[in-house]
Amino acid sequence: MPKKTFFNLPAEKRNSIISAAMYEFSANSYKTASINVICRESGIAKGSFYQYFADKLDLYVYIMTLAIEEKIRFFSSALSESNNPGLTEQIRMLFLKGVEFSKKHPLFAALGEQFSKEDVESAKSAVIREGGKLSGSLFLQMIQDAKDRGEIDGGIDPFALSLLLQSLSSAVSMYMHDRFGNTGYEINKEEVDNFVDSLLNILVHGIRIKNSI
Amino acid sequence: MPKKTFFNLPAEKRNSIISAAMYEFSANSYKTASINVICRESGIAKGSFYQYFADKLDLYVYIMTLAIEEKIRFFSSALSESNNPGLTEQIRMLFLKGVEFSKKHPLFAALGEQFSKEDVESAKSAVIREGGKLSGSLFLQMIQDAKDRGEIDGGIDPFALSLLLQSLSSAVSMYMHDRFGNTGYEINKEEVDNFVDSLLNILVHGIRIKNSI
DNA sequence: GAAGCATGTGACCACATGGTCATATTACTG
DNA sequence: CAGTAATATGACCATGTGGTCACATGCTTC
Repeated sequence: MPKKTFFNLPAEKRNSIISAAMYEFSANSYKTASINVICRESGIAKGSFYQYFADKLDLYVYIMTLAIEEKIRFFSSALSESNNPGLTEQIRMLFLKGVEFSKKHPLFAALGEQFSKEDVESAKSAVIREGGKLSGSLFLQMIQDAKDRGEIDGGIDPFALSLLLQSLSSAVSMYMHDRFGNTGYEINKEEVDNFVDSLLNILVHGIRIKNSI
Repeated sequence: MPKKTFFNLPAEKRNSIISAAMYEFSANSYKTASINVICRESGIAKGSFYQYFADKLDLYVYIMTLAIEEKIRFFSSALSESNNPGLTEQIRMLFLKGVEFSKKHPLFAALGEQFSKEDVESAKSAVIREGGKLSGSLFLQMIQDAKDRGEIDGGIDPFALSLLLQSLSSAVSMYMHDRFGNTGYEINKEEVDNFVDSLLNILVHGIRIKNSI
């Protein structure tokens, strides 16, 4: 946690530090991100930085926590908006929302991606300790609910399905990013929808030809 | 490509450089991996290093190419050993071989993982340029063949399925690594098999309850 | 104004980085 | 043996790092 001097700062200055740090951590790993750069870009002195934060890790955990909170807020508000549709629709929504999120908040998305790649164990575990629940449990809950409603085959391993969904969700975002780069999501909406439909179709019906067995 | 002086080296020295470099690049990103450390660990002088390699990138590309070649050799020999079983069995084999590979050649696997995370564009593209074909095309070929054999639903988007398989394959290895760490693969063989079966079951039959529709 | 306290500051530290280069050592050739 | 070409070497360079610290500035209270 940042020191109280940081929170006493005028909002403008505080925000300029935050956004400089977000940018730096979104473009670099924990190790290669530079405090010097963050200071330069946000226009504060090196000494001041250490008046606000205990050390590099302190800032890193703070920034990552902000990004995680934003993402959770985004998804849970999207989930609660919908009126409890079936699992399929929930999954479709999560995939599309994932794409939407990385288009709307590219900085936050980039932070998340950078974090998922993170090597430095101390940095990673410190963030997780702070961040609490992961998105994995979200999927697990959805799956369990769908099972209770009798919506999916009872023999399905919830854990395996959850892993599948998680890896798919990030794969979709990655694919979209590779394919369309930073061009608007709205422009390619149709193609995105089709692609997600294809994946969902495989997921729901399996790859085996219908009517066999 | 390393300079000819490198290939003139006695095999022992050459190998000690290679293995020191592999270790360093498997534990660090391109940027954070250290030439100094590689020199120290392999017992050569800094100046000698630059007699063998043009620069850091030269070494990086060389090492990564070695790892990729090894992986391709491993998989293609495994694929050709089998007598053309169905797609399901091919997929199962690839998943299991993926786990087996990371158990048998943890250094090579770690190199691959590190590469997939790589940030530095120049490093990444230089390796890809050298490495040629990716594993993605392997999946695509398998899918197309299976379609031609009428084994899977013609309506399935091969590209979507390929992406799904790719992301799943790496997810399986990652999950296994998280779950069992460096303990032997043989010990947990049963659990690994079960997990892969669960995933395959979802993939083949879909998540919808049987006999509905 | 004075005293006290919270903040701001940048020169500085020890250390590490990728890369160079003049020089020393070795190997080969006549 | 001499002479030449190949290779080995580590001090050195410019640049960067996270972090510290003595000091300067500003604000608040008496």
